[in-house]
Amino acid sequence: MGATVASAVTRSVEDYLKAIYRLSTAGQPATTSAIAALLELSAPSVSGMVKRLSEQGLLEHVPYRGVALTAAGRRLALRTVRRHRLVESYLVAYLGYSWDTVHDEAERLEHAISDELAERMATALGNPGVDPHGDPIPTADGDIAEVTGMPLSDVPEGVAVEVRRVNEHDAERLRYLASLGLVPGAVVTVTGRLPFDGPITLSTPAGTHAVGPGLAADIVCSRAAE
Amino acid sequence: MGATVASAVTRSVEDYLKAIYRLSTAGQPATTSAIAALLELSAPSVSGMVKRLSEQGLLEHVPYRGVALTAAGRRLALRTVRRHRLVESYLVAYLGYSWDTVHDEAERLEHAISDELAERMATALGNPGVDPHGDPIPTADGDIAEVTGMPLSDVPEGVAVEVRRVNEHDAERLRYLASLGLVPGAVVTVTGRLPFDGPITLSTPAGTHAVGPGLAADIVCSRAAE
DNA sequence: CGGCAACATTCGGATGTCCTAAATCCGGAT
DNA sequence: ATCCGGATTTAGGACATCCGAATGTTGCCG
Ligand SMILES: [Mn+2]
Ligand SMILES: [Mn+2]
Ligand SMILES: [Mn+2]
Ligand SMILES: [Mn+2]
Repeated sequence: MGATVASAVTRSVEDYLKAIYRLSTAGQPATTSAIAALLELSAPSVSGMVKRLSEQGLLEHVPYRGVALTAAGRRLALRTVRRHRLVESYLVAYLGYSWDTVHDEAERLEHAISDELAERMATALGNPGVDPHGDPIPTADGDIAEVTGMPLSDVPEGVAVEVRRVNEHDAERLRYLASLGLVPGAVVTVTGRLPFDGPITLSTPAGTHAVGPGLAADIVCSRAAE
Repeated sequence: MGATVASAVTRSVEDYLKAIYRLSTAGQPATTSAIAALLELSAPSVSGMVKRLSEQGLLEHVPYRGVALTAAGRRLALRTVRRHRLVESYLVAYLGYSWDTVHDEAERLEHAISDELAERMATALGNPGVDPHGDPIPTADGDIAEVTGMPLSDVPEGVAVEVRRVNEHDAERLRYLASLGLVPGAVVTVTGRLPFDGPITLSTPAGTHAVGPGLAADIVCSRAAE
């Protein structure tokens, strides 16, 4: 069975599991260096933690190759992701935070709140399906909805699409995107695209704008309703 | 000046400073064993931490005698106390917690919230002066109101007094007190007192009850308004 | 096929926090 | 004045987490 004795799920452990979950979900290999980059730690630190988490049955580690979450690891990761996204949603809905400032606060609170508080926040919010960035919120049981759609950078010209999700944590970029009207729920239409990774021009609720392909790649869209 | 390089104010450090503040304010000597009892740690652990905090200029330590907070230590302690009490107040006001369940949650959240979030909660609450237990909330500047009054165990018979503050953390006791109507703001009158530390009988908004002197000592009262 | 650069791991060490066992101190009772 | 028990500190060690330097591994590319 699970072997090993309990062993506290610390803030560090939760952040590692969450990072590995994020990489896996993004289709990227969860290598030592990718985890280290995400958590801003040295590679040896990650190597050591990976070994410990594997021994605890939270990770499957193939040396020199990378790691994958076990069922137990995935469960813990999703629990932390749920808390993170609930906290972000709550702070935006009830305490005047904006989508570019909630991340850091949630990064700490996700480790400090009880199940009780997480569920009370969820209830107060009406059990939302997504957070302010359009990221799906796992259920308390660990189910999580797929987000379907294509990056804005791939949207064909002339088609009205709705912004579903913005894969961006940087506050400045988020503020910039908001100023362009590129927020979840906005309906936008690509009006032009210049070659060689040139800017994409589009019309949004906030007017006509151009964005670089880097930013556009982080914006997930799907065909607009109706 | 402050010597030493920054050095993180961790959760442990905040809890030590808060415990020492609590003892000092209660007029009790902040000895190694008193701190250890409050934090449920061994005496050697406390000895070691006391040494470190003294070196950092947060405590004044007289070996074999006890410790006192320096100005810097007191400032940090009050900051944590403010957060603790704001969190308790917020959870009760907005998230359906009751006064017997907020303490543990606040004990963790007090270390995780930013100044920003603390002030947003304070604003949402209308900058309250006291928390759900009647404990005064320090200002962001570190000022804290005195709570004046006498323990219910000392209140003379026949005088209407108002409950100001309940110095109790135990959930069961708090629930019991609430069931007797002994909550901050309640107006009560002692109707009898039996000798040899016997029970105190009193009338409260919830009827006529008797409480032991131990519990009664934790309830701070002052003459009722009007 | 062999060499090399990139990536991963191991090694040795620092720091923070906690513990038990052993020494030491201190104040009150004899 | 001396002794003793309780409180405190010191000694020695565990554990989690991090680091830089040294060492291994892998796969590509010439
Ligand atoms: Mn985090
Ligand atoms: Mn988010
Ligand atoms: Mn605490
Ligand atoms: Mn309180």
